[in-house]
Amino acid sequence: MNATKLDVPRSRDPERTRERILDCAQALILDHGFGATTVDAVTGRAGITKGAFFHHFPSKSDLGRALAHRYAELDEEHLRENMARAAKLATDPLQQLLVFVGLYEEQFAALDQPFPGCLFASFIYENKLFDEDTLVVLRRNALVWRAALRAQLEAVAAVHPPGRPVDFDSLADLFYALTEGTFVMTKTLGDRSLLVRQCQLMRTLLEQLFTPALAG
Amino acid sequence: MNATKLDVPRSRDPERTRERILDCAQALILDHGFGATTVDAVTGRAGITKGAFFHHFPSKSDLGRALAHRYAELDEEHLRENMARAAKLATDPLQQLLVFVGLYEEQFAALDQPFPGCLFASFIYENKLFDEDTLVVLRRNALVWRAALRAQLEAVAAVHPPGRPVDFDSLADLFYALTEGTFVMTKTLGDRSLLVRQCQLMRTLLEQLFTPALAG
DNA sequence: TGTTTAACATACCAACTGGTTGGTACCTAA
DNA sequence: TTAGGTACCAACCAGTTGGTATGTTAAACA
Repeated sequence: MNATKLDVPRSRDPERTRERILDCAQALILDHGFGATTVDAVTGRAGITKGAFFHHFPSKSDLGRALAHRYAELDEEHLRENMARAAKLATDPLQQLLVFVGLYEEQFAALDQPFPGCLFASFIYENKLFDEDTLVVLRRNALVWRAALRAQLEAVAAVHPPGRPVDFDSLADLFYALTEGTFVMTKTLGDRSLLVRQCQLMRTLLEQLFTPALAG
Repeated sequence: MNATKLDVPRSRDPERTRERILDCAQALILDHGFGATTVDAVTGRAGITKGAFFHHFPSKSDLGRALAHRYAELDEEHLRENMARAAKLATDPLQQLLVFVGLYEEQFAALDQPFPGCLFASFIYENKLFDEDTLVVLRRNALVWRAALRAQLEAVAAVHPPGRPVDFDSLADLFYALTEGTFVMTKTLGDRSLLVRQCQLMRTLLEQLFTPALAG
């Protein structure tokens, strides 16, 4: 498979080794899937031996679980942070929402490598390879996004009644789904601009929904 | 164990055998991924032997390629059909587009099993497992959708200028991306209603974009 | 009817898989 | 100084993998 070694000075730092294993595994998984990512490939890339791997992770499924937890924590921290920043940058709920999407747009635009995709989408298309503990993390993550955006959308609607009635749960899910789908398209077409453009479009659609007529 | 042959004479129907292999493989792949779907599992499910499998497919990658081609053909035929039906059911381009989405909504609603997901999304998250010939099929499929919807969107805009300027390519991609993403969410949350609800939402957003003010 | 050939089945293999073993180098605490 | 745990390594193991070599059988011809 991919045997490119990240030659890192052999530093006896278990925490960093563990993180490096997770990093390498995640990169490989996003290209090959979990099932086809062998622990030999992971150890080869991380520059360690199989013994070291199984010292840090009792089994390959433990690696999967650890990966899911780490990904969810990072993602949800990221979500909270952008929500908080948007809340500070604007006072009107709609403007906050638009800024929120704008922040993600900014961050997508700043990526230089082609976007590698979402670990959770990768996992869910191999769901039978994972135990319930791991899958629960994915479910919870989707619900966290729904709850966060639904709350914001209700605040928006209280100030700007939508031009047409909409189901807020579905509109909240739109963010998650559209992002996931755009990841798929980005990987498919190799066009890095897709994420940014879908963010722009989402802002347009939200503005059009909540402020149909331009106010001045 | 089975000494006497009571079995019905083997249905010596190569075309059906081939299709059964493809069906079984696809079902397994959508749950385990391509890499973790062994040909033993496929043959076991299809009720044939490994010899039979390799008679129909020279290698496992040939199975993948055949699967991609079949999936694309079915999907694009489906797309053309729904486009044609929508074109007959309405004359106004916007109404055609809304009917088009409505047809998919209908078809999603009619599914009784939980939706198994999109083969292409599964493949793209294991892209390094496939050769260029296979990946080209996925790319072409995404572009077919974009082209079809972009054309329709331009026809819509000619009659109903959008309330805000939008990039038609991105709006066209929204259909593909939102569908893919909702497949992911459906698999994640196990909620079969998600697809239907995102179709409804999409129709609302399109109406709001192209006819901001309700005409009478 | 006999012959050929496509459509399978059976038995097997080399390479690879996740995981284990026994060991070594290093750090820390007593 | 030393005892013991942590971090890591090299070699190995049993089971599984995609793939093959060689049969067998039914159907399509001649």
